[in-house]
Amino acid sequence: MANRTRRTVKSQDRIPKAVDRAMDKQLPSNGHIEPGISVRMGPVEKLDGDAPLTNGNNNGKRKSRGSFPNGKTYKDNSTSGEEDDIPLSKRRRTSQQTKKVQDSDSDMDDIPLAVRKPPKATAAQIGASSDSDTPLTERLVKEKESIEKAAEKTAQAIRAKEKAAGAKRKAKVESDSDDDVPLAKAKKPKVPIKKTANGVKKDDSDSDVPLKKKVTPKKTKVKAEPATPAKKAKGKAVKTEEDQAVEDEEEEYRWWEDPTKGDGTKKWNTLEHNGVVFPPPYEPLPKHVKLVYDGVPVTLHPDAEEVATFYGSMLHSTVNVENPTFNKNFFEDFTTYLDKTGHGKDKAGNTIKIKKFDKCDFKPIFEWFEAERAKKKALPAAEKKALKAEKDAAEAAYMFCMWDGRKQKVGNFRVEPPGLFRGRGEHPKTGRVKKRVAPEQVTLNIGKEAKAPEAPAGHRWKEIKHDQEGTWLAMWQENINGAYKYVMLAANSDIKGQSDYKKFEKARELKKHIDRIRKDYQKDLKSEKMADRQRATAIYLIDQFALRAGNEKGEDEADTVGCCSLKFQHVTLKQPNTVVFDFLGKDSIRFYDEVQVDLQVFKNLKIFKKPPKGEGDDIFDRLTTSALNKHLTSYMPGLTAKVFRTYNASWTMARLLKDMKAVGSDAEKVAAYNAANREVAVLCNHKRTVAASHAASMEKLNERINGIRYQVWRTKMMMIDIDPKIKKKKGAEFFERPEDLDEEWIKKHQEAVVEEERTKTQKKFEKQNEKLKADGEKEMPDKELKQRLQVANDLEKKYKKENKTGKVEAEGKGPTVDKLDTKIQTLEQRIKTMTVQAEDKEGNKEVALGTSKINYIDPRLTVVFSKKFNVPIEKFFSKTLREKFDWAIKSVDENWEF
DNA sequence: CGCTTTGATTCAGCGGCGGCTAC
DNA sequence: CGTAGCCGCCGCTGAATCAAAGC
Repeated sequence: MANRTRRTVKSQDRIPKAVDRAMDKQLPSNGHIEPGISVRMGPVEKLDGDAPLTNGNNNGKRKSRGSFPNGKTYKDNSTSGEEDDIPLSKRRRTSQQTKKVQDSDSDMDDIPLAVRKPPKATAAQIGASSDSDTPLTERLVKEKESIEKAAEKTAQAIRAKEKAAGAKRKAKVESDSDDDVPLAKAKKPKVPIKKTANGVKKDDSDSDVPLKKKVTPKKTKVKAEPATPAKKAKGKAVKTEEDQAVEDEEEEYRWWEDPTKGDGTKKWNTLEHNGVVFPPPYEPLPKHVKLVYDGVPVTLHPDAEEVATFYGSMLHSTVNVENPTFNKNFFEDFTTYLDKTGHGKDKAGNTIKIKKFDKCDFKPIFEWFEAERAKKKALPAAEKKALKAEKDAAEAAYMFCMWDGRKQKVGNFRVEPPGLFRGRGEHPKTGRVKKRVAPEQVTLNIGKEAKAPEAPAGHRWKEIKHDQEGTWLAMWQENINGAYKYVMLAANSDIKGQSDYKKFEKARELKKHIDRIRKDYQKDLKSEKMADRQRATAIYLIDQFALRAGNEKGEDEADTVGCCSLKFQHVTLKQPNTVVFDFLGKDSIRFYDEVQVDLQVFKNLKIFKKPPKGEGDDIFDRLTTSALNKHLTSYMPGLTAKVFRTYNASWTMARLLKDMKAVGSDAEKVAAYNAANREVAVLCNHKRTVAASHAASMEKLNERINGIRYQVWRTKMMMIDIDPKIKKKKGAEFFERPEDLDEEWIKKHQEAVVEEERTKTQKKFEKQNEKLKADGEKEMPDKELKQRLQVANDLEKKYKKENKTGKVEAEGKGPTVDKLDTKIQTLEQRIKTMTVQAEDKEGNKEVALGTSKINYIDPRLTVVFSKKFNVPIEKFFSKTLREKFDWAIKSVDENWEF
């Protein structure tokens, strides 16, 4: 399906008045308009840009996912100030609301930096970091919790930094009106590094080369220039350590607010760590386990055998093993290993040439791995524990590093093990062999004064760097895509926390500019200049629907898109103003949404899709992500498309939490919070594949509910058994059996209940006998079992009788109508709880809440909610999340606002 | 390049349940 | 004999880990 052909149909530079007018009349011949007009849509009168942001979903159920493209609508109805009466779930953002929030927040946006106290190092800490004689390992192990670190610099560094960033951006070529940059200027990189769209447009006549696909050879320029001013700034403001020691005692070091950290220039002064952990070396298969080729077991060189095990150990993974690309890529790579190491030998020592994938039988290898897996699983708990302890001890030295004298957790200190590359979606390279990484490929980044860890015996590192502008500890290049892999600190480290803080502060900063930005793009939606109009339209989509920027992608990557890279076929237009998005986004996750947009946006999209454009052509052929981001940066330093996602997500969450009423139990408050979380996740299109077990577990849950409903009915019947007059008193309706619980269902249900009772009895009997046997006592006779099974039999009989007579004998001792009434209440309550649970589960089956919680929702919102509603933060943040968001938990009171 | 964002996979711990024991 | 309380097992959920993909 993937249409990878890049065509060069390009929009005209200017939009002729005639075209504009024609579009106003909505000539059906243009731009792939679907005729179907939704009946529920009223006339749209407004063009003021306050289309809803969030999903006005009904009851939290999103029906528009997958193949049910309906239910989710973005009706552009009124924005009268009556929003307070609209139920939460139906609320949409309006520009008024935005404004309100902004105004009320304006006085609390930022504490002046000057007011904040810079941290200082304590004497103890100074001692620690300068103590380079003690081995790091030893110190790390003893190290309790080191204190604040030395801080330098000031807001100047930031400003210098931002200037630098500005210079970098300037380096990009882009002028919206410039169609004629000579092709020659667009140099191709020698190495296939990541492409950077630079906005150079190609000639109209050249229809084989994609419009946006130029790469700027900018590397050197970008790095060298900006570094200078930044460096200067940082050099001058270093505090003395004494100063710091003094201040430290006064108040806790609010490291996340320290502008010197994580701001682009020097990230650390001293850095000590122990390097990385390599995966264990390959252990050849035992002699009796071999790849079978054409019926013959073959002995492979260990290197080739290892590759064979990569495949052999994943035979259960049908998504891979049944994917032709995967198999083709794997076998191609496997063959090169075989060619290099010599092909296999049979028992007699004859060479067996492995030529056909279809003749390879990896089953024996698979089974061996399965057996090993099972063996490991069956290990006694104590042994498992010992094994784990051993591993932990071996890795302890790598788990932490010393960063400016503070002990910090390292994130991914394990070098990625070799295997088969999977990739996501239809990745062209799926199945390729991901090679084992040797120390010779690994570059370390570490303090100059620190003692670099030794490479494993017999090896050396590729390089030892002292790059204080990098936050990584180690790095290597991976062989599939040539991407760089970095070892960095864990999410709860100072450096990550600070960068997190800055991210959300940046999003909050956007509040101050959003009105102007929206006003501008509303205006530019009508610009005569095609480039401007496309840009405005793109920003509209990013702002309203939380699309990603959408960089161009290469032929050797999965074919996914974002806003700027949307293609003709990804957007369908339905009169008068409905837009249907259907494309694969990041990670090949489907983005499907049917929305209503401003008429001008609708019209623009129509123009952008105008013939001769067709399948495969860019909708935004005059726009690149860099041009877009460059434009955004002019509003606010550091503003890019991505910031809108953070802003919109947090803003949405803030609005939902703000309007929430503090009622009910903790559980109810948590449920309400989760519902808001879910709305944000839906906004960001964070999906997960429905678990294989979902349908079954749903079925089970529903059956349990029905079982209880059946009990309710039976209990009602018991009332009649006790007091026949009750039927009149309560009305016949009360005693009617729910329709869906028909006779067929009841029969089945009864059988299942009886059967369950039987197996339970049987199991218990067997277990007891086993025990008796083990104790050397006499086992119980089968007669005993029979007797016990009588309970089940009686139950069966009772049901039969009930079915026949239509009556239910009252159960329990001394049953009364009152007692039964109470029982029904209890049962009804359980049904209610379970029904909510079931709905929740169903609604959540394809929504991933975690991603937005971890990356998009300002954690301070959660902290405020927790404080305001008096629900422990533990109910919202797991231990790791609490650590990651330590800065947020410590920094706000319940009056803080996003 | 270097960092954040992302969903899948793997792992661990929690809660429910039945059984057993002590009273 | 009935019952409260504790223990161990099991299934499941949520947390941690992992590595790819995006900007």
